[in-house]
Amino acid sequence: MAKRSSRTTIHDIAGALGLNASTVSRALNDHPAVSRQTRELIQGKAREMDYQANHIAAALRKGRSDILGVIVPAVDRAFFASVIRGIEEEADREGFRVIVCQSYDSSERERTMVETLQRLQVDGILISSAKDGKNDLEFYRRIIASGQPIQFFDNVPQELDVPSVVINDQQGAYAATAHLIEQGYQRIAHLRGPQHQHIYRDRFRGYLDALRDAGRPTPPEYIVDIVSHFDSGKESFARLWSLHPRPDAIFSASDFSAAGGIKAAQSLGVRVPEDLAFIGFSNEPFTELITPSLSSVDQQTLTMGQRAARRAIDTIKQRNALDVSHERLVLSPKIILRASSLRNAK
Amino acid sequence: MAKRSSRTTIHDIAGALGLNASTVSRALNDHPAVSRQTRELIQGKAREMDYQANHIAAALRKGRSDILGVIVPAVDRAFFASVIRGIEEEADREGFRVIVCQSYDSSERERTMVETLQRLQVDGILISSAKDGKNDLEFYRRIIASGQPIQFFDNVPQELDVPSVVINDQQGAYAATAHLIEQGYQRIAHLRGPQHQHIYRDRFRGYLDALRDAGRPTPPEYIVDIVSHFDSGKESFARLWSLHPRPDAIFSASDFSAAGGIKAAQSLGVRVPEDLAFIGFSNEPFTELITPSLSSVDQQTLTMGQRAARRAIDTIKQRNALDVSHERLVLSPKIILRASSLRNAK
DNA sequence: ATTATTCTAACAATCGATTGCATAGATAGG
DNA sequence: CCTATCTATGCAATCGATTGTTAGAATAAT
Repeated sequence: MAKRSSRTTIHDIAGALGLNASTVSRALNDHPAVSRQTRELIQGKAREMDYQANHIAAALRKGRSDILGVIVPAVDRAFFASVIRGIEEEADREGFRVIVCQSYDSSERERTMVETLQRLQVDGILISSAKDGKNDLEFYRRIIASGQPIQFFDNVPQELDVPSVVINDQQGAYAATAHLIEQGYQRIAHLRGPQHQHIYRDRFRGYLDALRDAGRPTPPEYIVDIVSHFDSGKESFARLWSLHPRPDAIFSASDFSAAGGIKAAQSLGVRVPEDLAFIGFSNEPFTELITPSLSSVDQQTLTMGQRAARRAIDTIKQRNALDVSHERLVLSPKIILRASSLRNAK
Repeated sequence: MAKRSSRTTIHDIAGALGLNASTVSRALNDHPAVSRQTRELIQGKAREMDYQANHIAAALRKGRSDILGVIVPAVDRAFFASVIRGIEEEADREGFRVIVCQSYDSSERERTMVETLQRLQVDGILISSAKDGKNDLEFYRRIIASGQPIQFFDNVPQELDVPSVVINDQQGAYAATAHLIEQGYQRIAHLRGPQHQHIYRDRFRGYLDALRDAGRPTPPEYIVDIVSHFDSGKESFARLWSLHPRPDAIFSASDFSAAGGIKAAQSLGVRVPEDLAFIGFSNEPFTELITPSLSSVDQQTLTMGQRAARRAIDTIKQRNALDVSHERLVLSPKIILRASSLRNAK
């Protein structure tokens, strides 16, 4: 009588006590319609028999799985890893589990993942959209219309009115640029990310706005297009350094490119930040480890994950009630000042 | 007839076609006992009605969820983020989803997570054990005895004979130290990680073995205890630099401490790698971005994740068959040489 | 023409927990 | 002592898909 290979079920407990499974179920869920006596009896027996609820069965019956699905381009990018941590923390607090999928920035794969998650009956889906520019708005609209709780974060297809948590890239870029101005830098260049992505358009706009508000001109040759890579930063530095007059500060839309720029500058004996200041974007973990440490714009990744999860969960729980969270939540980025942009290091 | 709020089920399809749900189920699974005609009819209707299988229901019936549970200390550490990526890739290839949980390095939480995952009927569990030294071996043994597929990776409780995928820390440390010797460095110090963790014991041993095999003495004052942090590296450098004679190379069991050491050295005008070489451990993403770029030992994280997932899945599929994967798979780390330890940079 | 053999599809049980409804027993009120 | 009101359980249906068994029809063999 100990060799039972399969797990114990409520029926086993019921059988062992001469009760009905429904009573066992209620007892284990602290349903008030069960007397204290039998409840304790049942709970004791359950412990004794090492009962583990079958969540799948309950999920099928209840129509809720207590699982959130998360789709990100890649889990090993620092940004997403951190957001996922935030999501997991918040979900855990609310008794939800998190299934993580990668889209590898392919919209097609992203759609497949959404369907897979739906088949799994996840209660909600959190997405940072693929950045291949092939997002199918109709697809998203159908999901939303179907009532499936869905919450976007970070990268959200524009023209789409969906619940989302994003950061204000424009504001972050503005602050970064304003900081350089405030530090007394005169000729501020910009390493500009791919303009088909709105986050980079926003950063560019923040840069332009800050210069305009300070009454500074923006020589077009000070704007160099990059992709978010180390080497791209190196090349951009070379290009900028060949100009007359040379810039004395660079706001990069990417930390990686900023780091590349710094390295290229140093290899020519250019002193950072004395001759040339740098400030990046994203506050990648490495920014405080390089020399000089790189000023950057923190994207509140942990908070983003927490908020996104919280809103998804709220929506799930309020199903059919007034749903207040269809709005776009915009987080304020925080500029982190480090040596690379501080002329008068304190 | 379009307002149906709940999803379409096989019964809906069956109803629409005057067939039985079981036939629909078989048709959708390409069961041979369904004629081509009806199969196509059914599949067509399914598409038309936008049918999405309910994975939960199938899981309950089949007793398999096609879900893997993963428990790591923290998803936002580069090491784990990368391993998770590997796991996810491999799982995806095999039609499995991945649920990720964090233990925050608490063994107690880890146990809770294991139980939660079991309730969710995950088909297998992958664990990198919490490093608080409170691992309950009995708990693990019970799970293994229960037949629940479980696969460890990275940090595995010693004295426990379980399927696992690890890297050979000793070998990595040996190679790193041997490399310094080969580069002509004479007095090699070691920043030694907490010795209650076997991975750090192994690294220490690799260091000692390499020196011994080269016939070098190991002055005890060249061994400094650290925790894996930037500041710990700074302090350790200071300590080492006050010795007579000073070391001319440092093998650090942590990239972070190595980075801290480099920064501290540079601030005193010590040239790296000319006056003092550094090699770290883990090949953290930042290692190639700092100046000089930091040599390190790559832990094959992606491979580790892939292998761990593959073995878990193999075990799941071979249930009751000969299970070949109860062994410990030991991956060989790879030393990555960068500027910080190359005297004669090519 | 009749029996044997295949095919197809239907029937029904099942996975394990939940939950609306019914009921037996207990307690209270008159 | 009898009816009304609770209370604590039991009963049975249900969630949606899967699957062993069975029955009917079609085809082949005799």
